[in-house]
Amino acid sequence: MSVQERKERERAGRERLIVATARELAEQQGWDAVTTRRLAERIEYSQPVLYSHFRGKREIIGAVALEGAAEMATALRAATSAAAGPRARVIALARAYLDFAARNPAVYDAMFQLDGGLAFAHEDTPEPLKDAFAALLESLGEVAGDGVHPALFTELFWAALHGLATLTRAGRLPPEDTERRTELLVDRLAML
Amino acid sequence: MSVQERKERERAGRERLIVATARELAEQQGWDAVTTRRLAERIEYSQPVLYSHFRGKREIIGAVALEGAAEMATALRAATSAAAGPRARVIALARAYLDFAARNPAVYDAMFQLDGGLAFAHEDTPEPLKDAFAALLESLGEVAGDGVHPALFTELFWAALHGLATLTRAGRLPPEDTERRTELLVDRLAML
DNA sequence: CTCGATTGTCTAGCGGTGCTAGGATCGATT
DNA sequence: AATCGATCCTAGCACCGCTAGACAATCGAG
Repeated sequence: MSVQERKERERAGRERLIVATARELAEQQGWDAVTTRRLAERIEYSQPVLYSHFRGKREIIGAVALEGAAEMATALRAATSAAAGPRARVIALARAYLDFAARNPAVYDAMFQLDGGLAFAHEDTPEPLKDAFAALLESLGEVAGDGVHPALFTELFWAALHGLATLTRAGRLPPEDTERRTELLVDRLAML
Repeated sequence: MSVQERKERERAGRERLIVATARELAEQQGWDAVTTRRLAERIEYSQPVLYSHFRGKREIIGAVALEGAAEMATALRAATSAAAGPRARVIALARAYLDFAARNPAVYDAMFQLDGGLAFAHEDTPEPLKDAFAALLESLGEVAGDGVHPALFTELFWAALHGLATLTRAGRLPPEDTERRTELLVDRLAML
């Protein structure tokens, strides 16, 4: 019995190693550099081992995305809980979101740009993703305004943040105005 | 002299054919299906011919993106010019933007999701892209509000539209609420 | 303690990708 | 009409994601 448990532990550990290595490699050299060969070499196993843990590269990306979603949810809640008042809370939320995207570009790509084979807006949406949206909803629901569905407002606010994050990182928006855009976004969208 | 001109015409025609075929193939089967081999086969030339027109696949994507940007600018101006009053104009602009993204997903991807090797927010930004932004600015500048830089406001509005477009198309946002989100966006962001 | 079965891992390879070197062919010019 | 340069294609490179089948290590039964 204990032998089997040890093996399962080792297996789980190796799976974490795969995901962590993929994430690290992606942050260092971009997702294009994350090939199954390079990944296998880094974890010091052969390629087929990857396929005994994941169906393919997509699922590895998906695993990184889920890890990232959980981290983002934590970061958002930490930022909002340290803020006093609705406006400060929403500002902190927006900053934390954009900051996460800027600091973890590869993870953010895994979550929203790449195909990680993850479902959304359905019942089979993975828990961490639903929770990250819930973290947004918690702070944004209170500033949606009268007669506006909190979820709809959160979707819009999220979309704006997502647009800012991706366009900024792609070099489409000058980074030095990020703070001003953030404040404008909050002051216009949120009903304080 | 005329011989050389004819050859140049033929060459230009073939280049248009390449771009149009790439776009068509991408809209039909997605950009993953646009391989240099398939593209070459469709235009009934061999692969190396592509490389006598473009440095590589990236540049082909970039060419589709530029074509799309020009079309989008036209579509945005057409939509706004047919609207009376600031709010109607901004609503029409937002609808036209989201409509373009939804109707031309592959082109939109070429413009903003894929790496087409295009520069942005620099002096060497290609003209069609600057013009598309200008088309946004024309209608949004008048509703930026006092003391708010029109360009900054346009960037924010654009980011929100971009976020709505990409998240909706990726299945992250339910499409049936698009209209409600659009109206909420306009009524909150724009100072009417 | 040995031996067969099961599990785990690796080597090798398939069909595909973007891209290019080098030879053949065609056509305009002298 | 001969030449010579532009044009295009065949063939191939290194790499990709993924998998079949051989091999070794480990386990359980006798």
